[in-house]
Amino acid sequence: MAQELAKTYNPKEIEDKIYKFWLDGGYFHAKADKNKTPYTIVMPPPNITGQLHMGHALDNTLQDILIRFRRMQGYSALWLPGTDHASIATEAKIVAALKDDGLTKEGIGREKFLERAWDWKKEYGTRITSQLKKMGSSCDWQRERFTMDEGCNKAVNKVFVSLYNKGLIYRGERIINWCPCCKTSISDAEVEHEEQAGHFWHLRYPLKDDSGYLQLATTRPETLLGDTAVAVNPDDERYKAYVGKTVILPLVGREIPVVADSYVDPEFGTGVVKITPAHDPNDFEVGLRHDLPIINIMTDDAKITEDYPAYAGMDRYVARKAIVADLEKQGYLVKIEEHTHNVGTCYRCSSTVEPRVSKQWFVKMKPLAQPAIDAVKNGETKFVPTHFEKIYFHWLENIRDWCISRQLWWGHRIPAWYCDDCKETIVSETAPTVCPKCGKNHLRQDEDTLDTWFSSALWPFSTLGWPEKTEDLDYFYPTSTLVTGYDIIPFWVMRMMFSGIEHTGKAPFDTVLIHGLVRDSQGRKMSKSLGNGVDPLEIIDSYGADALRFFLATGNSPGNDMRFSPERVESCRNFANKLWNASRFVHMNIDDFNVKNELPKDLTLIDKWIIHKLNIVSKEVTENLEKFELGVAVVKLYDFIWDVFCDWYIEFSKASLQSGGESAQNTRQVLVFVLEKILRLLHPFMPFLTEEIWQTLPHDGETLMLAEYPKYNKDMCHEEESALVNVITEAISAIRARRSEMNVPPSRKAKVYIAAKETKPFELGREYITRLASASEIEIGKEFTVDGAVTIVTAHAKIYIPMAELVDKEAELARLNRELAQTEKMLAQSEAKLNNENFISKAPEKVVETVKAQAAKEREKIALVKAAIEQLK
RNA sequence: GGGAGCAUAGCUCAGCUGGGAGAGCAUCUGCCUUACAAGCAGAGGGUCAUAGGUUCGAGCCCUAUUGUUCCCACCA
Repeated sequence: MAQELAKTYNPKEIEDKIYKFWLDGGYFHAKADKNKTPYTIVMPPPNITGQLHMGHALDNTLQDILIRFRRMQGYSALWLPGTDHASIATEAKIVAALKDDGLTKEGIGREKFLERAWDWKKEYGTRITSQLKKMGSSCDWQRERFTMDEGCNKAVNKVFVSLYNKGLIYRGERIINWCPCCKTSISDAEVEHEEQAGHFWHLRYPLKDDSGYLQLATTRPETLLGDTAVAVNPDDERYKAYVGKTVILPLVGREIPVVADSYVDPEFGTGVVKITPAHDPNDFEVGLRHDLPIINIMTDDAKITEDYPAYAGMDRYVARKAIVADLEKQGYLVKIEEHTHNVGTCYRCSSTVEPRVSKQWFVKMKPLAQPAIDAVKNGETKFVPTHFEKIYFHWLENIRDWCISRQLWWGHRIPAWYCDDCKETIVSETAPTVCPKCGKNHLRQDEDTLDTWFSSALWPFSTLGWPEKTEDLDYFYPTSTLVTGYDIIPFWVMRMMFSGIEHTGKAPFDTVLIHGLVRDSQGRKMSKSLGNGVDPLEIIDSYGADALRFFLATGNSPGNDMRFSPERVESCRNFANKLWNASRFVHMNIDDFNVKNELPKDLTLIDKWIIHKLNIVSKEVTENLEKFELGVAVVKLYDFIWDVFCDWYIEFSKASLQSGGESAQNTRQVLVFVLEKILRLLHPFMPFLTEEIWQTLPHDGETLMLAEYPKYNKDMCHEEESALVNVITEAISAIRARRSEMNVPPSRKAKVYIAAKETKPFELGREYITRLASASEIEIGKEFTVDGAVTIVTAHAKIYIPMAELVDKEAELARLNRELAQTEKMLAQSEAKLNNENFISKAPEKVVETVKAQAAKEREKIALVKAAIEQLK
């Protein structure tokens, strides 16, 4: 690696080179190492149709930070990557591509279709993973998996058969959510509800005995074709007499019964409901209770069937208009009201979902849900932040059976076969050759595939080799942390939880770390239709991956959404540049000398101070990371590096460096020592930059990735010295502030008198104060009388700067009086506490001591200010 | 209809188990001080949504209210 660092940090020259270096070194690969503790994250597999967006960038940044941190702590840290076949989304893309070629899915047939799908996977499946590499993701690419690879398929079949044999998977005619655009069933979780303006059509259904009619209201008049009853509440006095009678269905002429069912709310509408069991989930239930016929009136693309010639082939909305017109013509329409209601839409294509009765496969959820609830209740798995547990519980406690079959070709085909001869159903991990019941070989495999989430649900263990008992599975499972957005708790987290428990006996994660969405700068969700998405790759191109990562990790707390802000990314880039330049400064001073990366025996006051601060920040950052407080950790590092190390320590160090000799050599060593630790601390957040710099510094080992994360070390504690330096920085800041207020440029040096009871810190800090507070010389003593001086009072000293021509005596007095008043106010507050017996007796001793110390400081300062006022007079 | 989150500086947000309010950006002032103008040194700016309560002590805990965002739900 080059020893020379360029003048400004240029991520483009560095990132790809460093990533290749890591890959070539095999540093991402994790082994089942008995001497280490495992730390495992399985990556939420991005869709093969997808491109990297800000959500991925955030999700993967958080995972990489955790993985790199644990790896440096000495864990055998495995981050297992992969991609998802995304059945509906991918199939839609292929169908669209076929259409461009003038072809249809049915036209080319299943086999050819799947060939094209696999070609697609080959072409685009690696696109997103190569984009993840740009982010610096330290995944174990040797273990990359795909939800439809051979191993996952084995796991899927095994699970299907196992659940079937336990009676937890069944096939049946149920009402399901049907997407007429994707032409497949979808699960409840895949339906999104949105409020739409609609109408309420009031209709008359005449009674067969000519005794009048029943008036009812509907939002979907077209479903009337499938009505098989009219229902009223059994306790509704208005309609008791009608129960058991027959009405004639308008337009159709079908005779249907009036039934009593408590589902009907007498308060709503007219208290009469038309019942269409084939096209409404509630009506379906009513139909079951009253043994009503189920009449399907629509085709799979939501057109009216041939059974109703007047409307056959019409789209559901066209049919609605025609039916309403006919109802009006024939006098059945009473009135139309405006009505807003919730409509279910497909989460993939946003078409209005059509409830439809059809034969599908289901997972029986109740028995599986309970252990998944228990695992979180008993703490086996924890959510961060915890309030997401409520969402999780709410879903599992109200769960209905999961419709898992999809009328798609791209996906895991359902491992069920039907015998054409004896109608037997065979569910088996491998294809049977003959029917085990009748022995004939007229077997057909079920045409349907499984919901994408069925294979995703097995991801934490299928990727580690399950159902084989592999060493990896034994070592890395259960995994440590799952990092994901709150939006997929119901789709994925929940399903992995019950699947893991059911099939491995253990919950798949120790902790589920939930993050929010990345929104645009105005707080809107980034979306294709709005065109407000920000491409992470463009941001990386402009500012570097480290800056983007740092931004994503800062100023955001678990579970909360964040806004994307280019200005903040820029400030993160500036931070990277700051560290880069600090490193250049260190190089400038060490390159001509033989400097070891170890602490010298003799440490100066400021050396002890920076080491003490480094030690504390190491401890705190480690604790924060262990508690998933990444945002807090990153702010602490930012402050330490920029404020403490760059703005103070480096400035302090210049004095010693320029004086030369042994002390300069010691300082060089401390600079290298501290900088190298900083690089370690920051590495999980900014991996590229830190590695690049680290390689140019004296170090042990091949890569910063595998260097040990700095730990708290009590030998590095220098509490007392640290306090002395605080007195020095306080004085420097106070002098700078006064000079700045008077617009005195730093180039104008002035003599400084420091009067203090305790002069030791100032004697020790003489050099630093001279340099950093633009002093020409410094006199230190117990008391001074300086005419025509600016007076500065700190908690520990009275400082005079003789700059007679700049002194406005009146203004100076006014300022001192303001300061006096302010300090007296603070003292009054402190004393009020100390005079409060309850405070003394109930507050912890530590707090009482702190307040006492504050009061003492305040008293001292008041005395100093008063003396200064007297002197000035 | 049920549930959850959020409300802190002009803007965007932190604030870790309650113990004297912070950052970035923006604004103002002065600096090319030999690592960095993507910088340095300063300054201004907040009744922590409102009202109660618990506590020696509340931005933080409890209750209610208002505003806002989201999730769930079968009112035809």
